[in-house]
Formats: sequence, structure tokens, C-alpha cells
Amino acid sequence: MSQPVVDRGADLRDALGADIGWLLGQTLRSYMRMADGAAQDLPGGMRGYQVLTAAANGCVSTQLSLARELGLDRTVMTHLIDGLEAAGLIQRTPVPGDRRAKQVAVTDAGRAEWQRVRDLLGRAEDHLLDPLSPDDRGAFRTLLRRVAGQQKLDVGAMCQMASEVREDC
Amino acid sequence: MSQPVVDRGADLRDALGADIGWLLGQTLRSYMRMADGAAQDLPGGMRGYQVLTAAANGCVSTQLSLARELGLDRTVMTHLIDGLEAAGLIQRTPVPGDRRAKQVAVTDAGRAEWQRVRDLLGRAEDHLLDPLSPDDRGAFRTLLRRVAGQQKLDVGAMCQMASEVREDC
DNA sequence: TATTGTTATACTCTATAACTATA
DNA sequence: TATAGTTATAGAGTATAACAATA
Repeated sequence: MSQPVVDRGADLRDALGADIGWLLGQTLRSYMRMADGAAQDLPGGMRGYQVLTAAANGCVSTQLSLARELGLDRTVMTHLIDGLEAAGLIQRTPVPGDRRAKQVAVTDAGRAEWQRVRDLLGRAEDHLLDPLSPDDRGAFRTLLRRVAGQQKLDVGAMCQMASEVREDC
Repeated sequence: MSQPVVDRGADLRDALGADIGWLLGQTLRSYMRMADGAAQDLPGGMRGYQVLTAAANGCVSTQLSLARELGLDRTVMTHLIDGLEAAGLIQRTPVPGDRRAKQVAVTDAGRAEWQRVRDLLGRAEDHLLDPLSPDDRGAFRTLLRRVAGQQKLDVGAMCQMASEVREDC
């Protein structure tokens, strides 16, 4: 009780800067402002880009495993893939051996588009990390990857599942 | 053209781990899952908490400057403050000298509630940063603060404005 | 004429449930 | 009975416009 009222004179910048939720939110918002421009021509925007990333770089997979991979609902995945397929960027093909499931594969156009957007996003990232030195950028990326990595991807299970379908994994 | 098709054999984890937007999104989502529990009793949830943070730690301010500070629309701010005021956590008082504006001040109950939620969020943050060593946690916080800090707060302008109203700033 | 706060409206995103066709 | 995909619907979150009171 002999102390002054807690934080009465503290600066707002310090208070918000101590809130990691606020820092992450502001950082993501700042990045999204730039990224939305890069992905605006892509059906589904940034989420469409993530689907394209997973389809282009992971093992060939079904809609459901893709949804689980990206932490999306399967109803959302349906709409995203509708848009990407209508734009000719990915293709739905039946899974031999399970006629319920559909295999999702990137087309050549989809791969090219993915690379185009990826390069634009790279510039957005450069701009975001501008206040850091090259060394610090690497450190930040490494630390962020470790923090984000704790809710693990379970990519192994996905590849195993997909390998039942194709062997080029 | 003599190169193999780009990224054909790359792992999905690597592809997503190279996407800073995805990393930030996953990290924020992971944090929010824990934080929502901490702020669930607070009107407005996490955004309500941020309003409370700004009101408790910054200079006394109007709704509009608070909204600008937090990057919210002023219509959203109205609803958030409606909830917080109904819960007795903050108080709207007229600004002497400008009868259009309303001053937002934290009540004693609001300050106590802010501290309670802040402590819970601290635990969520500890859990989020669990995969890092103590040194790395500090480094991550510092780097993130610098990255987030680039869209600057303009706290100075806010304090100046508020000091026209009160002098305890 | 511009600003503060409020209200109403619409649009996006997300979550849920129901339905089909397969297994 | 359970699973993959689709569709429809409702909810939250956000953005926009219009309004009243005041500067």
C-alpha cells in the first residue's frame, strides 16, 4: 500500500509493447495490408495462397488432409478449392481406391501463379522486417519458426496417407 | 530450364515455415486459443482488454483517440465501451471544453479486472514461448517489438491532446 | 463546413448442421 | 456406422453510410 498506484505513470507504448498478443496482432495486420495487395488476384486471397502453397509443395493430398494441415474447416476448403479450380490453378481428380475422396493437384498455371505471388509476398516480408538488421532478420525468423512450430504440423501422417495414393512423395 | 521443377521435392513444413505470414498467423491463433479463455469474462474479449489496457495505462483520452490508438473504427469503439461501461469497468465523462467528446476513464474495478486478465495472459504468453530458452524469449520479445513498432503509435499526439483536458498525464 | 459519437446496414469470415455418396 | 465432400444457414467481426449534436 505504500507503493504508488500501479502503472499510473506508465506509458501506453510500454503497456501495449509488453502485450505479446497486441504485438503479434499489429505485426500480422501490418503484413496483411501489404500481402492483401499481392494476393488480391488470387481466389480466396491469402488463404487461397496457403492452399496453393500446400498443394504445390507438399505431397499430393485430399481436400480433408489439406484442410487439417492448414487448420481450416473442410467446408471452407470446398469454397477455396472451388475458386482456385475455376481459375485453373488446381485440379480435382478422383482418388483411385476411394471414390469419396478427391485428390488436389496444382496445375502448371497454378505453380507459376504460386511463384508469382510468393515473390510479391517476399517483398512484403522484406518491408516488414525492414527495421531489423540482416542478422536480426534471420534470428527473428528462426525464433518465430520455433514458437509457431509448437502446434506441430503432423506432416508425416499426411504424407503417409497421400503415399497410399501416389508414390512420388 | 535445365533445373528440375522448382520445389517439387520440398517439404510442406519448409514451405509454410518460410512464409512469415503463415508463421505469424499460426502463432497468433495459438496464443488466441489460450487468451480467449483468459478474456472470456471481459466484455469485448481481447479487444475489450486492449481498450482497458489503453485506458488504464495511457493518458486519459477520448473515444476517438483511443480508437485511433488501437487501430479500431470509432463505431466499434462505441460498442466496446458500451459493454465495458455496463460492466462498471470504465466510465464515460464529458470533456470540459468540448461537449461533443467523451472522456474515457478506468474505474477501480476496471483497473483490478485489467490486472487480473493481464496476469492470466502472462501465463498464456509463458506457454506460447515455452519452446524458447529464457534468453531467446527476451530476444524474441525485443525483435517482435521492433518489427511491430514500425507502424508507430503516435502516443505523443494523444498525450498532448489529453493534456488539454487533464494535467495528471 | 468539419468533428464526435451513435445507430443502422451490409458484407466477410467462420461455425454448425444436414445431406449425398461412398466405405 | 463412419468418412469425404457439398450445401445451406446462422453467428461474429468488420466496414460503410447516415444521423444528431457540437465546434
